[in-house]
Amino acid sequence: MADNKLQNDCKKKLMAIHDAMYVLSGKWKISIIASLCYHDKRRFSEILNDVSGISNKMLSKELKELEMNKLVKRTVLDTQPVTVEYQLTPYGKSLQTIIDSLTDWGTEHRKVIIGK
Amino acid sequence: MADNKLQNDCKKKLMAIHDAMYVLSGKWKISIIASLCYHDKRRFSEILNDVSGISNKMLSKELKELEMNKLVKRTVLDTQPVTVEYQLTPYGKSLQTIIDSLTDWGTEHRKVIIGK
DNA sequence: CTGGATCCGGATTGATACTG
DNA sequence: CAGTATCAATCCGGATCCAG
Repeated sequence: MADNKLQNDCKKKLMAIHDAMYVLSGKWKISIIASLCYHDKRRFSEILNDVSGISNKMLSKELKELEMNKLVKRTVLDTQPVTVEYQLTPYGKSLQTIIDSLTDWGTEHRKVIIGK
Repeated sequence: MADNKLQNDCKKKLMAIHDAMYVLSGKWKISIIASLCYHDKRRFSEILNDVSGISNKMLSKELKELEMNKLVKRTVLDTQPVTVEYQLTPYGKSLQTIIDSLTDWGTEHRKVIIGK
């Protein structure tokens, strides 16, 4: 019985991971969200600089997907030339914990790599 | 000055994210790690079941990469027929925090989706 | 039978050029 | 500046094949 309950917990957790990975799927999504996590408002070209290695095509595509999933809000400013601002929605901000733990791990991980 | 410091912090954090994403890159890696996080020892075919949607080809490939990055340990058991066990290394276990926060978020996220 | 490699077609991505 | 368009490279899924 207890075994069964434990197994069910595992399954539920793995399903939760699956759900989370669904919206976060895509090579760059987490990095994009991190950029917006640490900058509040960010323009297209700024994110392009933040996320090292990404191409404008992929940035455009993944931002669009994040917008569809209501994690990111896109605002066109009426300037000349046009500027566009991206920011996390409140819902998107709920990912902050994940980003923080990734940042912490990455910082440690870097030490390990460099230590070699 | 203070502005400069803040900017540097952001850059460092984004670099940390970049480093973390490097080892976690690949469509399935996080789900695989989650499976091993919640099961301690797990066989190839069991992980195949845990990670819904993955093909044996990709599982094989990504496990190999995780092994190369020292996150996962592979053990061949001398049984008939051969069975292979995978488990997280202590280093791999340091990802637990990340997996947990993803699980928590995924659980909430699921509620939001179903609520619609 | 289990763990995994191989081959192929279709989908995703990268590099670069181009547009409003 | 903020994206599209295009073509090449690469990655991925499915089926199949193979060794122990």
